[in-house]
Amino acid sequence: MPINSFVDYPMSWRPERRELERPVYLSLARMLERDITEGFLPPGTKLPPQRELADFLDINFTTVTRAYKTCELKGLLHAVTGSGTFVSTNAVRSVTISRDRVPVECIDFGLVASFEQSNFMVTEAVRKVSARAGLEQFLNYDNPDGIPHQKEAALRWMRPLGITANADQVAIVSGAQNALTVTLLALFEPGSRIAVDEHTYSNFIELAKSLRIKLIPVPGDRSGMLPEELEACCRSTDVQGIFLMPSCCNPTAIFMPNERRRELASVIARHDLIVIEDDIHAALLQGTTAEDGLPVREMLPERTVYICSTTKSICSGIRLAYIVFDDTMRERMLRSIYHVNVKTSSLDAEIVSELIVSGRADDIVAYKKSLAKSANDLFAEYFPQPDDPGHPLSFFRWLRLPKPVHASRFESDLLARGVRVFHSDRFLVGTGSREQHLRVALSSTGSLDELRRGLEILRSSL
Amino acid sequence: MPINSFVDYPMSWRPERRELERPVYLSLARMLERDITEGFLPPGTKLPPQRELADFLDINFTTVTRAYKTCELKGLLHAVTGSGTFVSTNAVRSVTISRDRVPVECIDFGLVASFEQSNFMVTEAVRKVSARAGLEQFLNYDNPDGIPHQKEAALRWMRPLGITANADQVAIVSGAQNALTVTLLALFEPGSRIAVDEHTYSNFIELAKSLRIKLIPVPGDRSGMLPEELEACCRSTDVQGIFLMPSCCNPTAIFMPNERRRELASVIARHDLIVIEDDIHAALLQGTTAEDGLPVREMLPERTVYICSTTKSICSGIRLAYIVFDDTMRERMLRSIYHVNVKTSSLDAEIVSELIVSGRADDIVAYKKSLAKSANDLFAEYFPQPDDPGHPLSFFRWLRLPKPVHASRFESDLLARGVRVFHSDRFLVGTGSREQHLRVALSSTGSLDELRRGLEILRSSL
DNA sequence: GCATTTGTCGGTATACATTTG
DNA sequence: GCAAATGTATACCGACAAATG
Repeated sequence: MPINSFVDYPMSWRPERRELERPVYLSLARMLERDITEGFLPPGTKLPPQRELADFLDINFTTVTRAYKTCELKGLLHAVTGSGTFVSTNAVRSVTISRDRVPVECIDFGLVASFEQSNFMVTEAVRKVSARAGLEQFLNYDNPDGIPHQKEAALRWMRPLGITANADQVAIVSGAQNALTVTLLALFEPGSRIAVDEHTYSNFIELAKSLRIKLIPVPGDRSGMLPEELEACCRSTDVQGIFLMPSCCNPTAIFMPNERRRELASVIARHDLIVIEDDIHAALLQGTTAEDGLPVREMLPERTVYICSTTKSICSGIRLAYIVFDDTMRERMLRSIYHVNVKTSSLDAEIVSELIVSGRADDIVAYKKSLAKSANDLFAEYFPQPDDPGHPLSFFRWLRLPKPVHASRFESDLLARGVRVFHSDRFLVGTGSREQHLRVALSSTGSLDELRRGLEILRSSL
Repeated sequence: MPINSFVDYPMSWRPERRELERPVYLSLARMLERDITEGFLPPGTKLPPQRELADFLDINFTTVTRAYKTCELKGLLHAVTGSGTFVSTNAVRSVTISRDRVPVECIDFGLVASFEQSNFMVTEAVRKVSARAGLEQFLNYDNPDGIPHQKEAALRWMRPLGITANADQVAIVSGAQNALTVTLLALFEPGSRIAVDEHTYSNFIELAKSLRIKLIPVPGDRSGMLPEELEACCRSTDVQGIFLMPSCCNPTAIFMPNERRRELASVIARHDLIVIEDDIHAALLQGTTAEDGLPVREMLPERTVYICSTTKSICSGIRLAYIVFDDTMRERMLRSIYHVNVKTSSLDAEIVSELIVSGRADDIVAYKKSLAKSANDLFAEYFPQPDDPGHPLSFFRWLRLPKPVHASRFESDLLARGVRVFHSDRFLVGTGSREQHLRVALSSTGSLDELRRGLEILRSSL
C-alpha cells in the first residue's frame, strides 16, 4: 500500500494505477511514451522522482528506474542524478535535417548546402574522368577503402589542413554523416557515452539516439568546450568518447583556438577518450584566421578518428569523405565500412581525386570562400553582432534571439512566410539552456538577392 | 560457500575464483571473452550451466546469466533453454567477406562478384550520362531518396520481378548491404530478434552482431525455411523480424517455391513479423525456373521491406539498391537513410537509370546469365551433384564436403594452394549443423579458364 | 559543509518456459 | 507424459554517487 495520499500533492505525472499490466516496467514505459507524444507532458516537464512515483503506484522504485530508462534510451527523457528526470526538448519530433519535402517556394536557411553555384567545375571533372580509358577499374568490387592513387589524393588534400598520415591510415567513405555512422559502429556500443557540445550537429544527435549511444552535453564558452567541464564530466561518469568540430562547430560556428584544443587534448588523453573530429569546414577556413586550426588528430593521433568530408568544400552531391585513423583502429574501421557500405563508388572518388590533383578543387574552394564572404557581409548588414564568436567565413550563423520564442511554432510561422530556418532547440543535447538562437544557413540560397529577401523576412519577424 | 566440491566433476570452464572483481558479472564476462578468443574454449564447447557455475563461484546464478548474456550479445555464445550455453562457431574470427587484402595471385571463389566482364556496357552509360546537359542536377543535396525519374526507372526495373509499388514507397540507397544497415537501424533496436536461415549471409550476421540484434536460426529443408519451425520459434521467443532471400539464398543457393513462400507468409502475418526480403538475384533468375518467384513483399506488402540491389545484376562498382516499403514505414526509413548516408550519389543512380531505360541493363543481365550458365555447367563437370537443390543459374554453389574438415584450417590450406573459398561455418548462425559445405563463388573469376584451374585445384584438395 | 533528494548500478529472489531423457 | 535440467524475464533490495540547498 502506498504510504502517503497523493491527492493534495501536485505530481506532474499521475499514471492510472489500473492501467498497469505485467510486465509493469514495460506498460509504465508505454504509458509514459504515449503521454509524451500526445503532448500531455510537454518538453521540459520534470517527472516525479522514481521513489515518489513508485510509492504512488505501490511498486519498487527500481521498476520505475527501468521504465524511465527505456524512455531515456529512446531519447524521450533526460535524467540527472540529484536533480530529477525531465522530458527532452526534442522528445516529440525528430530533429533530422534534410532537404526532403521542403516547400519548393521557400528560401532555405535550414539545411546547410554548399553554394552549389560552383558545380559547373565539377561537371567538367565528371566529363574528364568519364572520357578516360580504363574506366572499368572503377566499376568492380576491388579496393573497398579506396584505390591507392585516390588515397594519395586524399592525403594531398588533407596535408594543408595539417594532417600527416600514410595510406593505410586513410579510407574513403560516402560523406561525413556516413563516416560518423561507420565510426560509431566500429568503436562504440549501445550504452556508450560520448561527450559533446551543449549544442551540436542535430543529425549526429539523431544517429546516436538510433544507436543507443548516450550523448553527454559539456558546457563551453566562446572558444568552445571547456576543459574543466570535460574533466568534471569524465570524473563523474564513464565516458568513452568525445565528438568535436573544432574548425567550425555546427551550429554555433565557433572556431576553437589551438590553445583550447591543447587543453582539451590533455584532458582527453588523461581519461583515455576516443576523439571523433569532424573537420568538414577545414578547407574552407584555412588562411582566414590569425592562426590556422591544428587538428586534434595531430595532437592525439593514436586516439582520434579524423573525418574530412568534401561535400561542403568541393561538391555536395558527390558523396565523399576521408577518414583518418590510427593503425590500432584500422581493422575495426575497415570492417565497419564493409558492413555499412561494402564500398564507396570509385567513380565518385575518382571525380573528386581528379578535382584535387588538377588543382580545380582549390579553385572551387576559393570561389566558395568568396561567396561565403559576400553572404556573411550581407548577413552582418541585417544582423550586426559585433561580439559574435563564430568564424567569419562560416556557411551559417548563430543568431541570438532577443526574446524567448516557442521553438517549433516559431519555425513553422517563418516557414509560412517563406523562410525555413532552425531554432537552437534542434541542436540541443538534453534539456535547455537559457539563451535561444537561430541557425541561419547562408549557403543554400541560389543568389545574394534571394539571401537578401530571406534576411528581410527574417528581420521583420523578430 | 559452495555446497559441492567440483574437483572430481569435469566442468568445461573453471574460471579462477580469485580473479573475480566487482562488478562480478563484468569481470566474469571479460574472463570468458578472453578464454574464448585465446582458444581455451573452442567453438562448440558447452559451458557449465548457469547454476552450476554460480555454485562453483559462490555467486547468484543470475549474475552468471548476465555475464553469459553480455558475451552472447557480442556473438560469442549461443544459449538454448533446456540444452545449455555453447561457444559460437564464429566466436573468434570475424566472418566478414570483402575483397580487401586478398592475395593478388589467388583464384577467388570467395567473394561473390558479378561477372565483371560486362562492365564495358556500363562504361558506355557513364559516358552517355556525363555528356548530357544539366548534369548539375545530380550534384546537389536535393532528392535524398532519389530523383523522381530515377525512382520511375527503379519501379520499371522491379515490375518484371513482380513488384507493384508507387514512387513514395521506393528509395534509392547504396547497395544491398547499405540497405540492410538502413533497414535494421530504422525498424529494429538492440536486443531485437530476427529469424534467419541456419546458414545465412555472413555480412548480415556481422552487421546484426555490431547492432546487437540477435539472430535466431530456423531450420529448413531443400525448399528453404520450414514454416512449422518458424512457428515454433515465434511461439517460444519474442521475435520481431525475419530475413529472407527467397530467390536465391546466400549461401545455399536455394530457390524458395511460391508454395513455401505462402506458407511462411501466413506464419509471419500471424506473428506480426517485419520481413526483410533481399532479392538481390531476382533479375538474374527470372524465367529460368518452372515458376518465377513471387516476392513475399507482394503477399505481405504492409510488413515487408524489399531490397533490390543492382550490384549483382548490373554493376558491382556502381553501388546502388532500391528499397521498397510500406507507407507506414516511410518516415522511419527515410530518416534512417538520412542518418546513414544523407543521400546516395545521384550520378550513380542516373547511370543505372540510364542503363535500365535504354534497355542496356537487360542486355547486361542476359550476358551475365549466359556467363552464369557456362560457369555452372563447368562446375557440374567437376562436381556433379544431381540432387543439388540450388538454383541452376546461381552465381555460387553450395558444395557438400564428403568428410568433416577443420573450417579455418581448410580455408587457409586452400588459399596456400591459390584458391580462396569459404567454409559453411562462416555462414552459420549459432552452433553447428552436422553437414559441412563450401560456398564456391563462380562469378569472380575473369575467365572460364581461370575457373577451370580453380575447380581443378579444389577437386584435388577434397 | 553536511544532510537531503534523486538517479545509477549490481546483485538477488522468484516465477516461468523449454528441452531432454 | 512427467520430472529434471537449464535458460529467461522481471521484480526487488541495498550500496553508492551526484546535485541541491
